[in-house]
Amino acid sequence: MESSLRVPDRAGLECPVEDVARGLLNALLVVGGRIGRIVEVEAYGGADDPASHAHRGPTPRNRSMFASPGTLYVYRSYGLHWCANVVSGAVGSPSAVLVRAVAPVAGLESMRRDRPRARTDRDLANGPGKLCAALGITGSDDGADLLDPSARVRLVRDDVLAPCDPVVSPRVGISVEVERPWRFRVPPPHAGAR
DNA sequence: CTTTGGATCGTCT
DNA sequence: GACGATCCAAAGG
Repeated sequence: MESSLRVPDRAGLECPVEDVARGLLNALLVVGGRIGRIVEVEAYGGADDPASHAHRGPTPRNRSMFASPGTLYVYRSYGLHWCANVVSGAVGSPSAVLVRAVAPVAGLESMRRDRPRARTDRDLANGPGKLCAALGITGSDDGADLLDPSARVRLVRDDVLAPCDPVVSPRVGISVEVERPWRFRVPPPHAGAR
């Protein structure tokens, strides 16, 4: 019986961002009573990745990406949506994992209240901007330490492991490096039996 | 189910 | 001044 929630290892977040991204699948994002299980992510590198916000060095917006691994990087997208990233890489070689979708686990009532347009529970948090709205993550959470047990936004692990065989595809919504297969998704239920 | 186009404003050049 | 690491509604199959 495994009941204690494990915090991801900070040193583990210094692995190559592609591996960090795979490892974050099925981890939990906890914001107060709201909990979502991470089911889709994208990896973004540093100076070597033209699609990354860190590509051109630090700016006021992306400064959190240059902080310690385990930091939360929240930015505004298209002027109105918030998007959340888990910062990875050692200090000095920034990278981050964009959380693209979570499956609602707890706090569904609050999520529905903050996502009135979602028609189904599945629509609650199946997008980078949607999950921030559903969980209540905003720009004021930027720079928080996700591994701090007392933080408002936490990243924790339960006994559901990351899948061995995630669905891999190119990242979406970008205009450069469009071929790099750095999008990872938990396989749909039926694809597991094989 | 899929496709298409408009909204909207902070950020960086 | 241009461009988004997006979302949603509407319309068609």
